[in-house]
Amino acid sequence: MSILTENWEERLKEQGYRITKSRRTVLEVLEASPIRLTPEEIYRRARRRHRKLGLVTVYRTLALLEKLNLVQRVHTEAGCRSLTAVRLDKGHHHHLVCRTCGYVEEFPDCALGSVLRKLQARTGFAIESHHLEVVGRCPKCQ
Amino acid sequence: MSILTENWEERLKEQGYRITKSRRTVLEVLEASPIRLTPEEIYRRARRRHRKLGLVTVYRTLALLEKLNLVQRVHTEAGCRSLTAVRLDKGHHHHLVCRTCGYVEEFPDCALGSVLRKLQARTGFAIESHHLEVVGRCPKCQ
DNA sequence: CTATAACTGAAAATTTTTTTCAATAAGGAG
DNA sequence: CTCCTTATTGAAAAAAATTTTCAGTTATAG
Ligand SMILES: [Zn+2]
Ligand SMILES: [Zn+2]
Ligand SMILES: [Zn+2]
Ligand SMILES: [Zn+2]
Repeated sequence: MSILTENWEERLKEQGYRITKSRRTVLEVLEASPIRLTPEEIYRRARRRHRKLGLVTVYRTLALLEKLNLVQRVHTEAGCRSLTAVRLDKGHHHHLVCRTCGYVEEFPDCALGSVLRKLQARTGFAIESHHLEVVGRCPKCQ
Repeated sequence: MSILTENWEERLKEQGYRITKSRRTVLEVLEASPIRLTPEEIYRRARRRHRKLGLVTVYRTLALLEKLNLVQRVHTEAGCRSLTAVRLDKGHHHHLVCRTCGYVEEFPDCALGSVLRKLQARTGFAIESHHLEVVGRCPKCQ
């Protein structure tokens, strides 16, 4: 069992949510996929394991998982509909995404600390979070 | 006349596009707004100046302006529908966005060069671009 | 096992975006 | 300036994406 599955049930339970077949299946699909997936794609894959699953439930589940930070949206010029499982269970990280095949790799390096501090001082903003996404072509797609 | 309006006509003409009332109005609306706007919001504001404008044209114009890099999408957890004018006409920059009111400020600092080079070496990706967005609360909204 | 409240699927509704197509208007040629 | 060509536009319709509703189902505490 992976880092994610060790923890996601706990995280749901902590917050009073139930562990259901739909949630388990959606999460398994995302976890098993090296590439980002749209709700529709998740639905198609998940139905292979859970026939009666409805697309609505996929949407609802994704919203929940996103709220609990178990799943994250991948933003691209082409649209921001697809999602990816959060693999490093703890700690700050960002995504490196392949423009061609959608392969997602997490990376922990984030040299933004001092830049953000300066930015905060200069602008008067109370900086709360940041989102970084790096786009390129993976070794296979070059 | 602002930096933007000095240049956008040229950029369109260079590429063989025409300067139309719709395009002018959409751009003026975005340029005049300190906050990010959705296509719908742009449409409502633009219609005050250009009565017969259609929402379809707003969509089409935004797609074009985005392609020409005169306008940029703002990504947030709540959705990625809104846009903002690109104010620094040249050079690499990112956005600082207020979570509450949507105020957008551009900033040129980007300390990612070396991080990205290392990332490229380590992962084998051919890195092509990156997107950074910093979220917080602006001075007014704190 | 039972009670109960969370969860689900199907259908419908809503929202967002794109396509189609006839009418209009920008901009170059004269 | 006027004419011509072709890009552009608006309205309506279609398509796509997402959310709501609601009655039936199921997870889980006790
Ligand atoms: Zn986005
Ligand atoms: Zn790839
Ligand atoms: Zn603000
Ligand atoms: Zn940068």
